[in-house]
Amino acid sequence: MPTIQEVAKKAGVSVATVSRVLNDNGPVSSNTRKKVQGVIDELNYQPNLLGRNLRRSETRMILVLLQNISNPFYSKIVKGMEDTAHENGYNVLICNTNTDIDLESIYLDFLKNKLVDGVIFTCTAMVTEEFNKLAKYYPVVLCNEYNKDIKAPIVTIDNEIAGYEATSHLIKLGHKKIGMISVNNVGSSYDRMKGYMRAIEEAGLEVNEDYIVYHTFSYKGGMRGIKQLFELDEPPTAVFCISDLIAVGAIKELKSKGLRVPNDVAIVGFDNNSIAPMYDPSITTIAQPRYDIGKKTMEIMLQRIKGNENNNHIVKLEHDLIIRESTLPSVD
Amino acid sequence: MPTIQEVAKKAGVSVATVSRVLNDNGPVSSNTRKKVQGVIDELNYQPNLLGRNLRRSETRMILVLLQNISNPFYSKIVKGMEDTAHENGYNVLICNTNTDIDLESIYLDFLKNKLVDGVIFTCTAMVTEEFNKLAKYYPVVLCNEYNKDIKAPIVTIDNEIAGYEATSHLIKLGHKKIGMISVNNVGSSYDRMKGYMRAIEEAGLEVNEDYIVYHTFSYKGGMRGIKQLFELDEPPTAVFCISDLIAVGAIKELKSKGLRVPNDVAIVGFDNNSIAPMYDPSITTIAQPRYDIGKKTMEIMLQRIKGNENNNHIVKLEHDLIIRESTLPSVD
DNA sequence: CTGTTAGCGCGTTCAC
DNA sequence: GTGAACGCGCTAACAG
Repeated sequence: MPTIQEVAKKAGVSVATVSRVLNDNGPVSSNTRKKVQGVIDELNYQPNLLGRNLRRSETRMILVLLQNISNPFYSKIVKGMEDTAHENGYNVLICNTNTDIDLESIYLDFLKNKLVDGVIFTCTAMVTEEFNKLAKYYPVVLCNEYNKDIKAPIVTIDNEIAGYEATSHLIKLGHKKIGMISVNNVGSSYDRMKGYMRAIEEAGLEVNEDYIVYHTFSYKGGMRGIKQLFELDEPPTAVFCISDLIAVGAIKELKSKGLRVPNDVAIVGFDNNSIAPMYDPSITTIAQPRYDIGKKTMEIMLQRIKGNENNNHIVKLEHDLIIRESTLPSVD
Repeated sequence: MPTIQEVAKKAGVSVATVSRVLNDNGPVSSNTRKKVQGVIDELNYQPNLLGRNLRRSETRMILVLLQNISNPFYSKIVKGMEDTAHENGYNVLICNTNTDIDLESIYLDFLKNKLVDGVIFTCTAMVTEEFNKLAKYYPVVLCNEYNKDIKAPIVTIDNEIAGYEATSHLIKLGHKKIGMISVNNVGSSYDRMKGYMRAIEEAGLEVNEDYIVYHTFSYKGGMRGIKQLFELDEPPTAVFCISDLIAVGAIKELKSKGLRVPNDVAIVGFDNNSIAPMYDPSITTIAQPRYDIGKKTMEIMLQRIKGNENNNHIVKLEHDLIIRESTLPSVD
């Protein structure tokens, strides 16, 4: 791999001139430009980005922290981020944190140590206080997850309204005993639950605490949730699940109990994951504008890097209720 | 963010000494070490990795190229890679290529321009010739995908035997008309098909070319595959699908035709994706040792970086046939 | 045990 | 329009 020095020597010019040709800034006569470009092509020269980045003290790289790439929910979000980044001459790197605080802090060192220009969190194991300190000094944006004490730009949907709409849909179908399978300690879930409660109260029904159960964000969480709900004397006739993955576990468990979805129990999921339309029955769910969430998040990040973005700032994008087989009783 | 200079000045020593404390190499008296460490902690100093990497001309970063993070198949593979990398003081970056040749070449510039020490491909849009040239000069390893002309280390399973076993399983269950939904131009699919054919021939049956259809690596591909197979006068009674996602599409389409799986048509998938046990019916499939594939791939990469690894070298790991509901007729 | 110095590869002022 | 020289922040070779 040749260096800029060798190009310069071979072209019979100084490194400064090569640099000018490379970056197309500063004046170069068309003759020498042609000559230099010729050598660049001939040697197949590519500038060493380590040197360039050190000199410019920017990398034009944005790191996206994912709990785990296996969650297909994030693929379109990342696509939105990537497209926006590329349009602006930035690149996106993805790292798995596996909810491991040590791993997370290694990746944050990339930010502190100038290997990337900014970090987008889709989750974090850090305590809020520490997170806020980080956000104070470095470009950091939160995507889709949050809690109310966080001081950093946040892009999300209005989870309270989404929870309200999901529950209202079940109420309109005539359900009066509506369960909810949620997870603990997540800001978005908390808001969805508040929407769930508001819908029930506004419909003149009563919130039954036993109907709200907390499990993990997974297929198994859904199975356990149903098990718990169906140990009650009066099990619900409809269940709002905090994610499609939970909904899938719930449906699978109901089927194994010999119950039919939606005829015996209606199920609503959340996220409109790729499984939702594929499952049998296909799953009624809340679709988040994932691409736009990613796009908006990256836009804010790039603004933040430029310095024209304050740090306390929440953007809520529109969601959609998508009605599918899991809540619409067939005629049989 | 302080520099090493400022730390040195504040501690009253030279930058060399700070560097020695930082990297814990070279002799430093315990007194000055303590003093320097004190200043480092006080200033919360972290070394600028751009400077360090430029100096060392290594980054201890490995780039993993994924077609798309949405494919959950790769999550465990990546986990295997990450664990192995971390054990050796390396970090893993993930990038989506979206099968976009231009994007891919941008990421390859990271390699050529010293931003990462090696690249692992799980897919590539490059032509083989160009790929081989790249592999000749830079540390490159191929994971799970290949064609026979490629000259780079490859880690995979024995797809021919896997295809053979999947098909033999169906034959043992009494099926004689066995279809296959495959995809074009992928080395692994080609080998699976060869195994499929060998199983059929060894059982004394005849390969029917109409039973092999080619579609995309997706849910929709599975639906279209079934549609095509069931336009035949004598549709198959069992179908071997090249991936679980295709199998899911196939099952969904069969159900919408009023056919039962497995009682009317048996289905085998491939990969043991997370959907496979969750789907209804759960899907018989070939499980690849994903974690070990990732681990082995990274081990070879690290050897390759050290220079003790030749470039023409294929590792095949063990797979497993997992039998589930989609091939086992229930008694009804 | 410690400091001085050179240079990794590049971009950029400032002369000319 | 072009080149010489400096420095981004760090590590390593050498001298003391």
